[in-house]
Amino acid sequence: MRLSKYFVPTIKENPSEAQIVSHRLMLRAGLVRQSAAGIYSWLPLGLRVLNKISDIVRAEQNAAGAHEVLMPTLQPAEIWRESGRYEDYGKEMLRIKDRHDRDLLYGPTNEELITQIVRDNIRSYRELPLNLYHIQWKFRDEIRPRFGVMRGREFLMKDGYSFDMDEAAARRAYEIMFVAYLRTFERLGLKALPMAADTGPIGGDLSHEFIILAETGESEVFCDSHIFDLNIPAADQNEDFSATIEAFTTLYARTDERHDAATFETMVPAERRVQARGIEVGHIFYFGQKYSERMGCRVAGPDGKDIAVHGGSYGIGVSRLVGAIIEASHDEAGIIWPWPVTPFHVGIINLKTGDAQTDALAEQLYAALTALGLDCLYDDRDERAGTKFSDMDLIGLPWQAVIGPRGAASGEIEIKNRTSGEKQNLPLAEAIKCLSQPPGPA
RNA sequence: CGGGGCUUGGCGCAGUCUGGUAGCGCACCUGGUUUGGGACCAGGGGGUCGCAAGUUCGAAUCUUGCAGCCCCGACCA
Repeated sequence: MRLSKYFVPTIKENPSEAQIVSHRLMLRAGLVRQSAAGIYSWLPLGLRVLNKISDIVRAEQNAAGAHEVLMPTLQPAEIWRESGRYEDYGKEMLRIKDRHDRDLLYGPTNEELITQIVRDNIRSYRELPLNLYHIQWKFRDEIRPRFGVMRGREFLMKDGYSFDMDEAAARRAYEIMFVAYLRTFERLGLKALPMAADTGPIGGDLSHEFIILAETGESEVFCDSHIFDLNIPAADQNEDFSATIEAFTTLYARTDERHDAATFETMVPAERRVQARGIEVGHIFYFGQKYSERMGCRVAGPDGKDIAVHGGSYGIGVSRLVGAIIEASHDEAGIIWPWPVTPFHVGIINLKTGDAQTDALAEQLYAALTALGLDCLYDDRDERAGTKFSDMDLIGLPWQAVIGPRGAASGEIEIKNRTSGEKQNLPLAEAIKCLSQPPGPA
């Protein structure tokens, strides 16, 4: 993509409303613009990141045997009255009336809708297990939206729902998702820790939050430092994950709602006790027959008798992850995108547009990298050199390739690792080779 | 929803106390000079001062009401 033809409105100064670093950088690097409190428009660069995260989430869900669907943002109040949550959910639910005065709502979550779909279309235990998910915008009318996309009112969430014949099968579904989540966050370049958590308004008796440690996090968490060292197995729905689940769930790791100081001190030696703040990026629940009983989601069992199915739900905050990743990966100059989610892999800076030799080398590099399937953001703007460097640092692509008249004359390209700041001058062929791989760690 | 703060050009702000018809920096546009890490010179465009009502000869400034946004707390992916 040529920056001269793209839309990346960068901002030099910090907008006064943005208090935390991810919010400031998302505005300054031209990823989002606020539309109302807790409601954002996603600009081209931000949308690319959102889509990349969605793609990774989708790939891991599919690998875990879940099937993608797409449910609407607007739902009829009727099914929420069936489950009893129309009243329970309170003011956080945005209620709407249509022209016929029918009650609608902008979905804050989708248990009712998915239960209705399964109820109406599944008759037999032979059609189970079933795990359906979608990636869709949600609306929760938060009392106080804040921190940019980290606590917006409208947010993009992957929410998945499992349906099984009995508790044992449902717990297996839960475990498959547990491991799929570990894999997903690992692929996103994040260390997300599963922590025993409260179940909130969804209900149920088994629940884990996936937390990224960060000072700006809203959750207080307590855990055993050994949890940082546990291995994450490759996802395969037929594999037995019990050892992994056992390892992660026996170590002390809880959010503050479930924290018990006495147990913490008994279970964890003093030098391994970690108390920290974290960002909740995922949450999984097993809620048994709560919705199926209330909404009549029953299937015939092997003996011919109807059984209310056992359910679980599994959420990943996709739009929140954009903010969380920036919180975890930035410096004074701007964002530093992890390779798997970066909007572009390489930023090419042409220091002297209009100079035939410089233009030629830059175009050559741009074409070669693009042919290799890499996404390049080519700063071909006819502008001052200085702002090109600062804009590119702010945008935070993993690699920068700088081409000026001096390098063009000698056929060399300066490449810079955004993470480490390391620079080296390489001839074209070697530069291409280097730029097509993720930069090493700092 | 309780407490606090803010609203003046795209962004950041001054001006409000003490009323006299709007200013600074950056950004933007034009021309020129520049080009190896946040250019320079000259010229230029852009604001019903959040909205409404009131006081006054006169309101960004004083009064009242309303709205929006931000921060602290209780709630959540």
